[in-house]
Amino acid sequence: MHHGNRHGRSEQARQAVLQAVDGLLVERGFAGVTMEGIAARAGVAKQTVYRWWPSKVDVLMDAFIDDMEQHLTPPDHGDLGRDLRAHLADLAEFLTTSDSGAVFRALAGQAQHDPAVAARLRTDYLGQQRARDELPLRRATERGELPADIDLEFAVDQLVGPVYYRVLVTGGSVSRGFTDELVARFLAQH
Amino acid sequence: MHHGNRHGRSEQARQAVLQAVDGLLVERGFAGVTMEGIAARAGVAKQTVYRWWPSKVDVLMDAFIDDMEQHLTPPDHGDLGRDLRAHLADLAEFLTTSDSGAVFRALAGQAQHDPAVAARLRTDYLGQQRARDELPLRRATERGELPADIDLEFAVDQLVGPVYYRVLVTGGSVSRGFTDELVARFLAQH
Amino acid sequence: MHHGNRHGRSEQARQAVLQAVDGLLVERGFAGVTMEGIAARAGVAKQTVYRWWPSKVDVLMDAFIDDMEQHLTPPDHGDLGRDLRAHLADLAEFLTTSDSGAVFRALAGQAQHDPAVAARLRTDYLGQQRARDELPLRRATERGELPADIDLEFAVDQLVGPVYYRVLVTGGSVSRGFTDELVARFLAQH
Amino acid sequence: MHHGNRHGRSEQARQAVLQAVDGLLVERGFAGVTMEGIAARAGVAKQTVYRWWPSKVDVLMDAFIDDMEQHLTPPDHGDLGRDLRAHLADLAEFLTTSDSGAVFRALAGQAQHDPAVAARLRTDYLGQQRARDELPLRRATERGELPADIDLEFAVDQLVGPVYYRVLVTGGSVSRGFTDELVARFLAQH
DNA sequence: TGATAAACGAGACGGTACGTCGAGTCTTCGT
DNA sequence: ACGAAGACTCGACGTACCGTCTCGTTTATCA
Repeated sequence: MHHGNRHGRSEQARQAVLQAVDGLLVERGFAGVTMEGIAARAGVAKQTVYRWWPSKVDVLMDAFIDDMEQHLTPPDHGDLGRDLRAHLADLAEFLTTSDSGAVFRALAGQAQHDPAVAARLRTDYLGQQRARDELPLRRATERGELPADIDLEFAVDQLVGPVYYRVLVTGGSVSRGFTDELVARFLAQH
Repeated sequence: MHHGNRHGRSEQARQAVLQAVDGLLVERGFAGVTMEGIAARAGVAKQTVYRWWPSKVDVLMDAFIDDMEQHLTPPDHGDLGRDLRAHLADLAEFLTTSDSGAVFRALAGQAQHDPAVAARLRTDYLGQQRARDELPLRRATERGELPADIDLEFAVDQLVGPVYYRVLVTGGSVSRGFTDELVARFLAQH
Repeated sequence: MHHGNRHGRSEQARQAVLQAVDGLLVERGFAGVTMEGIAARAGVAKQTVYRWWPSKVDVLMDAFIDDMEQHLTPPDHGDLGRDLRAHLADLAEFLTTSDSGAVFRALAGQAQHDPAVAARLRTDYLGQQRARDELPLRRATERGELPADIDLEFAVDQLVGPVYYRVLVTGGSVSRGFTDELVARFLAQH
Repeated sequence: MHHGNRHGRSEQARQAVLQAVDGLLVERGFAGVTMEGIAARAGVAKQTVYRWWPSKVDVLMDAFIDDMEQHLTPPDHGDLGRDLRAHLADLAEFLTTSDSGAVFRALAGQAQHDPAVAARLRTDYLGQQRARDELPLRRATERGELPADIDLEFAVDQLVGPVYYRVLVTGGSVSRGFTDELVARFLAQH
């Protein structure tokens, strides 16, 4: 067992904390996640948690970012329709089904209450995510499938907006049919 | 001065509580809203708040529902494009600018943490709201501007989804240009 | 069922309240007696209790006084020693064993915290009780068994003081041997 | 400033709490002593009070025990009568006049409602106190002033019982004349 | 023989204190 | 130097009773 060292933080403690927060969120929900509980479950002193993370949201954010590394790189089939359909389906599955998606929804929820969380979520997640969202469109413009002057921001909002809306607001299912239809309508505009 | 009676609750207390919660949310944010604070600001005993509302979210919900009564009835100009543009602009203003919109965002945030809030939000707000969202489309089908077999659910998601997405996720501005473009793209599909 | 009348209170309600308070004291102790609980157990409105008794102590006091009516009249055998022994034994049994004794101990306890209770206890209980305590001595002076100028106050304190002391302070048993010895020592002084 | 450490509690906090409870009892009476009030007056968090004392009675008990350390050691004049008169006078003054006496009366009152308080009062106060009460008698038997087989328990009850009785029950004054007479009557028996 | 006023049940009200939980800070000791 | 442990202040939680009040109902008395 590791108990302190003179050179930098304990990676062991960091991992334990991040795992603990994931577990707590899944088992007890956002309200059930407390700094006290995280420390206890991680077998770590409360102060150790506070030393590296200012709040439980920051712990969740780190856990989320860690988990996101390997996610959601959209495929490249050389065909805009096919790429978009696959990407939106992936996105829907991520948001509704995966553990990381649950963490994201929790963070998005908290972002409504706390502008700092909102800001952090945008810099650390949305930036990369929108880059991934734009990728199929960008490749299509390069291939000439889309006009070069297309407004990528607007196009992405049109495509993913309804998906997030269903997930975060209506709670409706986000079926493959739904995402495919979104793509079809989008393609019909150009 | 009224202080309780056999036949039900004090309307005075109810109003004071709902006003207090609105004020607190706007001035101090969601975390700054506490049952204790609501009672204090309303000049009401804590027990009186607990007697009628199980949690601060329920107080917010009631305040929100109360405020929503007079809102967001979409206009009828006899023209689909004009109606939709006006309605989306109204919606954007409600979500981003109004006090009620702030309450809605807080509730939508909390809905991510608590399924009961999500359910309540859907039954008490989304139902009516989507009825309002559909109204211009429904009138257009009656006028023959839109095909009779149009999928209203899908159409509404397409139209309002990107608006909610910007408000709740990206934090981007929801300008008149943005909503107008959404309407233009939608009309181009039919 | 009785529900109020123009002139005078409901005897039914009074009885129910006094019984309720006795029951609560025995079952749940002094702290378990509350105005709320008395009303509930008596099947009576809280206001009805407050209308007739200012506090739970007053209810207890009334219940106690009611119960005391038929108690502790010292016997008259025409012999000081015999009378005193019997009276002290009765007193000891009352204080340690009877339900009324439990109420008395509770009231005596509360009297330490509240001068008003102390005053009420003295006027409503101690007055009569000390008259009863003095009775054997008074009769003995009339018979010439005791000098006419004896200080009755002091004599009573000497006799009953140690009994109350054991009951209220040390918690020691108050056996027949103990009370008999008190009498013997007292008689030895004269 | 000290704020918690691994090895035990803050002595500063302990002292502040004990002083606060003494002050509150004297100024506002037993009912005016609350855990909330103790914490506030001591400038200490409520949780800190609860961490070390389960109830206000326990705080009072500790304060009382602390204060009792330096009290009531009976004098030794080598003469039973003189020793007893002095000791009973001291006892009377302690019970009726001193701040500690007020705390004792409050605890004795509470002991009537709560057996645990009664038990604690006996072990922590009565044990030592009766040892002090017996001391003059014990010395007298050694000197031969009293028979060696005297029942000390009984003798102490006879001597102090009437004093406690007046203090706790009748509320009568406990004058020097009264205590002297008690001693005189006691000596007359032997 | 009503009307009417007191006492009743019910229970909401503004309060105070309860005892608990978690937040975030600080100090000590062990590794 | 860092981590474990845990005491500290602080603020909110949700509950129990307090004592006051208003409401609508019941019932003995008196006009």
